[in-house]
Amino acid sequence: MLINELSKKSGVSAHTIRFYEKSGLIEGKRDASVKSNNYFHYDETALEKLEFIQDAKSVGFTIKEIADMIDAWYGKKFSKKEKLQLLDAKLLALEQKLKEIKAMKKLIGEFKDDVLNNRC
Amino acid sequence: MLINELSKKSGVSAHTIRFYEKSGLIEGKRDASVKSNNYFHYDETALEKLEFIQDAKSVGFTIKEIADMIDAWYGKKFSKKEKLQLLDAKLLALEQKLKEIKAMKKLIGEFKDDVLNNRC
DNA sequence: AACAACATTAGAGTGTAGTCTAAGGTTGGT
DNA sequence: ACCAACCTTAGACTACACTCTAATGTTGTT
Repeated sequence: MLINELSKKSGVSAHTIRFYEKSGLIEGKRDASVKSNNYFHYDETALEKLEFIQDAKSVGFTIKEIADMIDAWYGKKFSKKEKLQLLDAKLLALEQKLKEIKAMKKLIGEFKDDVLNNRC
Repeated sequence: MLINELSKKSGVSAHTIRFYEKSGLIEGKRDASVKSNNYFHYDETALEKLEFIQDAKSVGFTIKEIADMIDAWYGKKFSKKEKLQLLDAKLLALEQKLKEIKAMKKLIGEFKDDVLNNRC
């Protein structure tokens, strides 16, 4: 599919898709068989990646981190051992985030108590 | 205490403390009794706020959101009802983040399986 | 009085992650 | 052939959250 279709399917603007392409997150192919233009073609993998990118961004991963995770999944840049190390590190980071969020929930709950009891 | 002491106690640079002050997150007092200079004096509340800011930033809240939460706790900008509404909204946002992070953990776990079983 | 070590401000610069514009090339329908 | 509706690039612009610089003032010790 071309960039506009990918944009519609993913909910990510064409501008941003191009930005992700330049950043190495996704990769379109220029199909020599269709030839004569230099339009990028994207497959289902690109769509999967865009969906992953949106989820990963919303939990706070940076573009660089997301690029590494995508490489750990689809890429040949890392060895099997490196891939597992990277993914384990991300799992650990998420575990940490989970703890921080739970602590913050507790804290805001205490704020609420203070407000309810006019202690502030 | 002066800004340098606050910086050391909080682990936040003096530059960043000033940035937070301009952004309305914390507030120093210019003590007319000590007079003749215009140094800002900070109390324990400022330190508490800086600690809260660091925690809140790490769970992904923006400066603006943090400023509102601080106002909901310390400030007089909001009514009691507004304060509770704001804090409840933040609790909801955290609940949502928890779900997203759990889903992301699951997804990365699946990535790992794929890598372990050479399915990628 | 001189010096280091603090303090202040305005404003410039940085990195991240987009977001947009301009100038052009391609495709498909009439 | 023409037009709308696509596609491409380089590069400018934006918002956020710092981070730093320069110029200047204050305080405390020798």
